[in-house]
Amino acid sequence: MKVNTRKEEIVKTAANLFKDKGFSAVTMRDLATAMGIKAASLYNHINSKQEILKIIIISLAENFTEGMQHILKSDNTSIEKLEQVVKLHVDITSKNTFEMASLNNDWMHLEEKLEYYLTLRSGYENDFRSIILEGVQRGEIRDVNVDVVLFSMLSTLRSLYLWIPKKEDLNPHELSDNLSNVLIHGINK
Amino acid sequence: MKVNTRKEEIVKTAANLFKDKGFSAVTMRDLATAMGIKAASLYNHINSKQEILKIIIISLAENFTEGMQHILKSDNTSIEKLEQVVKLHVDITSKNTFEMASLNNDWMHLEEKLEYYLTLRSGYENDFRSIILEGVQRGEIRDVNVDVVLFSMLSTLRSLYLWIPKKEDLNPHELSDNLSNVLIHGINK
DNA sequence: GTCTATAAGCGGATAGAC
DNA sequence: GTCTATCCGCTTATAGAC
Repeated sequence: MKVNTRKEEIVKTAANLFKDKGFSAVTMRDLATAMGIKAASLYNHINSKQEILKIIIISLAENFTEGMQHILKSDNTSIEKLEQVVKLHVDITSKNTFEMASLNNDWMHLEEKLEYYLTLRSGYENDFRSIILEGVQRGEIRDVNVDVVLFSMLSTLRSLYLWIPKKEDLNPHELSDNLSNVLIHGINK
Repeated sequence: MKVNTRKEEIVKTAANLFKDKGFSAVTMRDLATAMGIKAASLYNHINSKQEILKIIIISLAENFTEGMQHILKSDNTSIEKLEQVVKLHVDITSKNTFEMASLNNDWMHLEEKLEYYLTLRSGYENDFRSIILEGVQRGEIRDVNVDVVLFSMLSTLRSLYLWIPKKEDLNPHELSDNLSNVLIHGINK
């Protein structure tokens, strides 16, 4: 997210705090202190703490959904599509490490938009699964348990936000290649 | 964890609630209601909310450390050791799905025992890393980026708590085999 | 082992001045 | 856009009766 307006600055600062302690453990006073203002002043820019969470999570989730639709449209091989999915996660996560923590850990605290989020999420998982399944059916992917593959890849990709900040020397392109390599080709000689 | 005493019953119930909403969002009133008693009555069995978190996380973390020490002692191949690590995670997670959520998501809310936990955690990661490194040096494992392999395996294994409850048909032994297969041999034909 | 009553402080949020 | 002052419900935890 670009930080142009004061509101965006507040959301970005909040995401940074949420990443360390989680949504529930961060108070509006914590956020205000981090911004260098008083808690009451925050409400000149945002309506509620809940609104901040909504902005962080929903825009990111829609980002992933759009990216997936684009990948599904192509007529690449299944392996190539999986490589594109890895790239999608690396790209979005590199640009939104703070926000990814909330997407992963605080989505259950969404109120108004929870159902919408869950729809996007399960749609994304189904699309991911269909790529793997297609790969097995076409004979591009070994006949392994599809759910295990989906779970393993998704777990790794969803944890990227924890790892990318610690490996700033690795650029997104390199990281994406390394990850695809390990996730798709395995480690065994 | 076996639930024999009233205290253990409270800790187990708390872990179940923490799994869904996180430590910070669960109140002592929530916990009391789930136990069918009043909040004040909880304090006849436990000293504080913090103590509950400490019990859940520290015993589990020590469990993992012990298991890892046992694996390191053997003179198996590196691939076999990695298979044992997968089995360790599947076994502990199968028996402690609620508690694993807190271990993964709420360790930062530990107070007194935070430093101790972090020592166990980084020790475990170092041991895990050394197995992979040894495998590469012995020529048992492809010459891939060691950190990427560690990250990928750990991310998957640490997310098991989210997945095992949804796949009750899969027994731990089968799951462990499937996971080792995918993580070590990859998916590419 | 559980209850009622209550302390003491923190939580999100609003009103209205500057 | 930020402030001070304030509301008031909820938080963890304790005291003491049953």
